Amino acid sequence: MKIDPNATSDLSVQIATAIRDAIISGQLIVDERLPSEAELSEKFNVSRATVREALKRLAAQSLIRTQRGAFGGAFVNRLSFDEAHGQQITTSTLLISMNEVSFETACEARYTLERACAPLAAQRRNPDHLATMRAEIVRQGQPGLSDESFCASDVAFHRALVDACHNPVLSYQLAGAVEGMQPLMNMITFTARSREKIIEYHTTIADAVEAKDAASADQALSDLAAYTVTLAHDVIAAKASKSG
Amino acid sequence: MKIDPNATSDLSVQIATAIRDAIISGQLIVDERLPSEAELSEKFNVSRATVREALKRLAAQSLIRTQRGAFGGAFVNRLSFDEAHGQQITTSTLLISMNEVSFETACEARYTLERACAPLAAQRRNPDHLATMRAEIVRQGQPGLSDESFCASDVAFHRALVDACHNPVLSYQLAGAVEGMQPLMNMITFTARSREKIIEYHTTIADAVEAKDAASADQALSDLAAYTVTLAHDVIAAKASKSG
DNA sequence: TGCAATTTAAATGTCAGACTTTTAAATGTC
DNA sequence: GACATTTAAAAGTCTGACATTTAAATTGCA
Repeated sequence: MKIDPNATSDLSVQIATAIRDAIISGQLIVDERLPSEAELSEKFNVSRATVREALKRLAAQSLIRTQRGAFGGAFVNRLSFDEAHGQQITTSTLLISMNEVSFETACEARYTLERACAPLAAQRRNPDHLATMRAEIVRQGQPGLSDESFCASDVAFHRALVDACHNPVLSYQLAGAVEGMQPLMNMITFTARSREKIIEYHTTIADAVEAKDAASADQALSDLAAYTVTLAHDVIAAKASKSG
Repeated sequence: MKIDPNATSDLSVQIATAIRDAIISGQLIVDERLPSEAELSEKFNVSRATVREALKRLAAQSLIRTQRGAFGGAFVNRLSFDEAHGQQITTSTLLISMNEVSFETACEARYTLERACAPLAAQRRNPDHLATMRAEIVRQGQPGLSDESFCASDVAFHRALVDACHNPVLSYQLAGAVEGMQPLMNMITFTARSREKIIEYHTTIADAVEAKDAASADQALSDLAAYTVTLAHDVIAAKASKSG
């Protein structure tokens, strides 16, 4: 783990890269303690401040965690599914919000991937997931529910559907597609009529999953996707006519 | 954008969080310049070193970029698809390598998602993507190709398939599923016989996509998934009998 | 002896101030 | 007007000190 004296990038970047590579390649294993900041600064021939900046970079990516006090230090962090899930959502959300992605494109990606889960979910769903889906459907029907809460419940419903596949890697991958869409969805004001229709689709999906009927679940998801795009169009058109 | 004096976490974390929230909520827009480090340290009442650690955390997540020199500073970064793509692959790779994910689970997630792309790819593929797929198939047949190169070509083939959907969000989402698998795949030693079979599947997929035959593409992907799992089983069994 | 309180040492977290390097604008020169 | 030089602002780095946290080691007491 050495740094290149001829490299062009900043020292703290080089050091972070060197340590990151050591972690990814397996030279440093999970829960192993890195040398102390003082030792690292001596090893790389830089000041402690520079080492610290490098370590903060790695900490921001959940590659290491630090602990204060005696016998503390920086440890290689086991990236948990939860952490990865969270990072995935943040990145997807930012990507979509910063890149003028059309609602159709985002929606297509989301439902394309979600529909792929339908067969596995129908096959493997257990009572817990079904109960969660039903509970969220009930919540979505409550009068006086804010649009934000409706969207949050929508996300919870779809997350339960994905989790029903019992494949943590799949759940993680879908997080970005499903939950990263939430800010876009939050821009839509849902009328009573549209909520009713969405709840109908959700019910069809839950019924299909419960009956282990993958084809019906897929169809309902497909219909829901189409309906969501229509809704978004209407909202955008309404806003345009208002401002224009 | 203030920090809580009663908060428990470290100052640099609090400052990073405050700035991150401002970016995510839209208070700071893309390409906007943040105050200089000196100004931030005054504003938050901390030293410049602490501000720098906070900024390095944000830079590690590609939320900001920094530029030296006069009129330089920290700028809100537009998260590009390429950057997000890279982060996604790194995170997926680490997640899989650190969590004892079984080959089957990872493979299932990958092919489940990839199969979802087949219909769109078949419908929208253009000559460029077909050419890339064909070229990678040719490369995969070259004698003397290392296992690593074979795997890299495999990834390139599948990436072309995904990109054929012409949905950047989908391409980004699939990056983790497809390319994050590479280290696992690299552990497999491909015999001449197995390469031949994989190339057959790839050819079937390319033919189906070219013929806009989504069902055949889906079937071939499904077969390829099953075959890949079989191969992995054999390799693992061979290793076990060797060491046991 | 056994347990509780205290001390201690090692590590990260923070600060202050100086110096270095980079960069683009401003200025000067031909 | 084109090119060279100066300059100032900002990030990058270094040094050394002090604050805080934490777990182990030690001490004190029953």
